[in-house]
Amino acid sequence: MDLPKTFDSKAAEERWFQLWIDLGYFTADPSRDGKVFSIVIPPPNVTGQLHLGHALNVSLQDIIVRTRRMQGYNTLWLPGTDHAGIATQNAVEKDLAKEKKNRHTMGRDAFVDRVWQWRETYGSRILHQLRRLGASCDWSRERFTLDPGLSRAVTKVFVDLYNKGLIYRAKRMINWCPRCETALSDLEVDHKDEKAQLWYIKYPLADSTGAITIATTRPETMLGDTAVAVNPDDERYTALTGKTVGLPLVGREIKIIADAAIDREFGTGALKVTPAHDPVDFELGQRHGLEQISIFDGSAHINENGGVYRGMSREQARKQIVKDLEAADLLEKTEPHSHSIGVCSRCDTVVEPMLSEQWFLRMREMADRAIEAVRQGDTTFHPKFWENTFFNWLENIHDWCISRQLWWGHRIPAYRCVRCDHLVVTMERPQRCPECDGSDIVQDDDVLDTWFSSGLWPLSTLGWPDDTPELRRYYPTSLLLTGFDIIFFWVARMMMFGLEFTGRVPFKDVYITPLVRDELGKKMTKSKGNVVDPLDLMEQYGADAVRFTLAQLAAQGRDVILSHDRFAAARAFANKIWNAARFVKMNLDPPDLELGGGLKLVAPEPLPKVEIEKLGLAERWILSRLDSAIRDVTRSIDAYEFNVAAMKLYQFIWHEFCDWYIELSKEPLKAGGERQAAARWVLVNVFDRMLRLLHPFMPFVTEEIWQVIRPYLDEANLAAHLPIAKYPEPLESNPLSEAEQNAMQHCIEATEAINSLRSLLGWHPGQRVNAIIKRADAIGVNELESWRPYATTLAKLDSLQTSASSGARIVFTHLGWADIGVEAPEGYDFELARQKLQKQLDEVGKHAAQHEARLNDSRFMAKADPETKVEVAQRFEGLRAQRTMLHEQLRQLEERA
RNA sequence: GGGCGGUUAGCUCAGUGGUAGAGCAUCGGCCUUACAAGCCGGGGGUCGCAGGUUCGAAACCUGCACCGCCCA
Repeated sequence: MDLPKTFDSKAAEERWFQLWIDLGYFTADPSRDGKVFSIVIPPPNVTGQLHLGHALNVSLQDIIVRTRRMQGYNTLWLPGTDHAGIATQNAVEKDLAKEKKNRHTMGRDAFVDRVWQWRETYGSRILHQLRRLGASCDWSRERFTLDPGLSRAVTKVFVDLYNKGLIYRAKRMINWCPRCETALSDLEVDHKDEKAQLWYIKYPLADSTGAITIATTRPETMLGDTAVAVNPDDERYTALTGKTVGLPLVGREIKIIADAAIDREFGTGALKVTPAHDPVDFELGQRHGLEQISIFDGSAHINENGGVYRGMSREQARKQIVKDLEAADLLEKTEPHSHSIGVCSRCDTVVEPMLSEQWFLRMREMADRAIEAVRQGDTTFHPKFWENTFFNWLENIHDWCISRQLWWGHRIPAYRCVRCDHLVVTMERPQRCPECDGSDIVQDDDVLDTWFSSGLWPLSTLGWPDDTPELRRYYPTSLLLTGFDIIFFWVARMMMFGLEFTGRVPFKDVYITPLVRDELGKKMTKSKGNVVDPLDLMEQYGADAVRFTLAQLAAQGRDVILSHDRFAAARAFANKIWNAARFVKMNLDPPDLELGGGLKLVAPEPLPKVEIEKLGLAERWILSRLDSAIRDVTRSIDAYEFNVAAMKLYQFIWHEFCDWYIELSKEPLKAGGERQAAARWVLVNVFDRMLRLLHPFMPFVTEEIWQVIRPYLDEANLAAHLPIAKYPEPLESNPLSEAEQNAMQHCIEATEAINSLRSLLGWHPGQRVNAIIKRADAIGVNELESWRPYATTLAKLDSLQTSASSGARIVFTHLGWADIGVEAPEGYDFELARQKLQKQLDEVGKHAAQHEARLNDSRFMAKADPETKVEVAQRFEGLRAQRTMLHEQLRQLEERA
């Protein structure tokens, strides 16, 4: 049956993916021996929608995973999702709000049930979308961070770290999101520049001898002030230090203290000190033994310590306090002031520094080990410069606040005896208090930071803490492929946990993907409305084209800038291959064997292998080019240079196989006999290996086509489908000698030169012409004869002569190794040809002059290395000959004009 | 304030010391029996700026400018 004229991507996508899965091609088998390649997917949030970041990440992972699988590695690609504590809880709370409900009225159990329902509905949405891209994950091993096994790993780690003394509970200044009503880690706070103002407020001295003016960006926190601080070297305030002021609006008497940390240049040089609501003031308070007065409740409304302001929000309180200060004539002035404020990375609410009792994880030693592992190369980042980012963060790390006041997540395995307040941290809930034998025991209300469980992902998904076959076979994983934005959140924490609990790094390589930006180079965000949906792209261009384009754009160290033109070009590429397949297929079965209605007299059968020595020059040339492509693509994938590999595939398939070999094959295919058999075998062999090489990039179109040519392949134990076919390898020895390589190169150059002349001279593209080749002594008669038939076909020649009978109307162009001429048609205006030759002459003249200058430069001759000198001299000789020829040509043309 | 990355053709990017490249876009000619999502041909760049190293710099060094990002 004839293949349709254009490739139908959707049909191919639907036809193959489910079949591959059903046949178990992606299912890992830990009992199999041999080389291992394993990788865990960066688990997308259950709340999420597929975006281009995922598409890029998964496309690249699939390229390398499919390559390794075809190369015979025991391959595991483990997929799964992350429960994403705050993000998911927020999403469900929003959902509830639509029904005018909230989690507090529902209660914890009902709320958590509701989130689970939500997760059942939407939780695997992204993973399903990833399948459309062709992701060859082992879907039978899909994991979720809240699965029982993974949760047990989390509990075990918490208990062990607690017992090692690395996890502790402490009252500290932490970041508090008043909207989410939970503590956040430093990483979950984004910093934004805000244009605000500085309020100058007079604090009257208690002895009524005057006032000290302080400057503040947060007047409302004065309700919690317990001191005023100045720099001890600040002479303006020496006399006041140690005195007492009456805190306006509150009436509390507070001291003026001196501390070297105070910046004399800021404001008036005097600062109010609020130890319960500012990290710097907290430190100051510690040093000076100041009282800590909290004035906010969990939603950042003023609490009972705020007197008449109680119940007001931060914003209301600020307004009222400023008003009241003005009324009391204590507001000296305000001035504009820009500073940075922290906001919750999840909901954008301004974070409140709060004094709070939380669980912390001591990081220093774990961080040092992670740094050391990367320094000594146990794990390598690609591109390497990301290691600096990794080191920098770990070197300046603070203890990690791991408790969250949320309901969705892993509940902290800490239990407290109500009777004696004894705390137990254990895997299982204790029945009785080991201290007082009381049975009234309550579990800590809080859950763990999401990243605490994601940090265990490579371990917990493989069954740790149990000693499973998966863990033994696939840990450490081979590669982690993820975005730079989670190097701290995730990569660093996996490194630390992996080293802490197994003594081994969790992955050998870390490939950091670039950020995907829109066509204008802008980051894609929902608020900008410039988000491109990968599903739309797949709909429009096909999954293969989307994957190929992303790979092409993924240059290391650069952002990916999207371009619709590139997607269209990749779709054209898929179609090009499709049509090449139509050509090959058309030529496999002799037409005389075909019957009407698509029936054939004989079933397709494997083509007999033709010995390399019996192949024609063009056949051996394309085999040699394929070898080169295989080597380049394989090397590039090994180096994670996906763009280089994609470019090479494009170049080989389109410009070498389609543009040249298919054209070259047409003549022998028509010739019949041995030459036809040879060309057929080469077409199939090259096409087969080319499809295998391309398959990891474009799985669907390649499979669709491969199934068509598969019956013609002669291979022992031939795979049924491409995902498990053997990865192509170069031939054992180059089928092409160097002389033959040059011959083909000359053939190509001559053909291009003749086509160019045909166009320049105004011949119709289909017009057969007589070509003349001169000054071709360098290549010899044998070489010319070896490619004469090819050039005759491809350049549409009537004849290719070595000497011109009459030179009157012949226009020559020069190649390094020969001059090639074509006769101009009647009435041709030679001006165009003259311009063209002049341009060539300018170019050649320029280069010749450069080379000559170098050869005449005594410093060059004295210092350049010998090979360079020989090279330059040889090139100069060639350029000079060309220059002479061009001069002569121009002279003749001018005579004619 | 500290750090990282980038600046090469209209666009997106290769190119780590020796004649400036690719894809797309553009222009001209072609429905040549695999493909008009195609074929053939053409035009287009003082490699961000200034110094330096070198016989020789887009590339190496220094400084600057601009764009983007991270950390504080």
